[in-house]
Amino acid sequence: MRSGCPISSSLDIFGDKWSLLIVRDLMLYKSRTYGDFTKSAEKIATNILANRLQLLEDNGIIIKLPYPGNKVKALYKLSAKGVALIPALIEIALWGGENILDTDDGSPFLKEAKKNKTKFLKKIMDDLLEEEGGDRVTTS
Amino acid sequence: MRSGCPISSSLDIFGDKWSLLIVRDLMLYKSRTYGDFTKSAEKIATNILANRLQLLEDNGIIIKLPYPGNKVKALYKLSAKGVALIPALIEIALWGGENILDTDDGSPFLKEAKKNKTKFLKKIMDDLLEEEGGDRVTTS
DNA sequence: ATATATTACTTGCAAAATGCAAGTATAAAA
DNA sequence: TTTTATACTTGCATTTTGCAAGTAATATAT
Repeated sequence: MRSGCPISSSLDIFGDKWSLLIVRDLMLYKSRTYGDFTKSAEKIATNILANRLQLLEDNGIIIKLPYPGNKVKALYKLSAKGVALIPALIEIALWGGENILDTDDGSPFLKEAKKNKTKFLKKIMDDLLEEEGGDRVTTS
Repeated sequence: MRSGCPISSSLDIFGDKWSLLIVRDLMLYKSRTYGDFTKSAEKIATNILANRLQLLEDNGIIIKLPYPGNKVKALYKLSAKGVALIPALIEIALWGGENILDTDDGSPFLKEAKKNKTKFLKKIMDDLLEEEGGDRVTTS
């Protein structure tokens, strides 16, 4: 930890180019397997992915759950703490959409977020929080 | 650019542990010199600072202005694009304040942000946008 | 006028993080 | 029983970071 500043402390956890993309995928799809993450457009390397999943889990932002009926797969989901990151993520998305050229702006997702931010956030956050719980996978 | 996703594109610009701390300082103090940044609690190395100031200027997030009456000093300020980052920064701060232990939560700043977010944002953003303009410093 | 101090960087180098390709272990499917 | 799928791990080259010291231009003090 570099200082007691909440911004600095937050960046200590997710201040890199990949962590928030994992959170983004979990926001958009609710649950993902390891392989799902590797298929995202940004093509994360598998060693980085494994490292970030571990760090996010260590920091209580994501939860690793057993995949029903399959012992080799696992499901990753956002914890409540991870869901609480969504307002920040949406603000980042809105900024990028409006301030970076060559960005996929005007998506139905961002349009909805812009139209009624409070309602939009409540809906997507509530939706993600519903499905929480279940057995944790032991990574001993 | 890794993809057209606005979150990914945003992280391509400020997805590291230092860039947003520079933006934070400019949000809190309106204008800073190079030396001011080095005095912040997180103790940024001068080579990283120079690199990040350049990148932020290249991306139109900060502006370098002449220091009145002193040719060796320079003033850095947020551009409109930089000010537009403040909502994201505040959400990150709020998340950190509520979700990271050992963080300087309960600061008057964050309390104010929590109480009436819209009003709070408008005030601080308007305030920063007022003082914009002036001659740019040429870095040839 | 001269010497010292500020300021904004730059440079060199060791250490750490990243990215790519390939490998491994376990379980599932054929 | 062989092949495939899944979730990682490993090795290694490249890039980024971090620390310490150095430099050039201006400003201040004497």
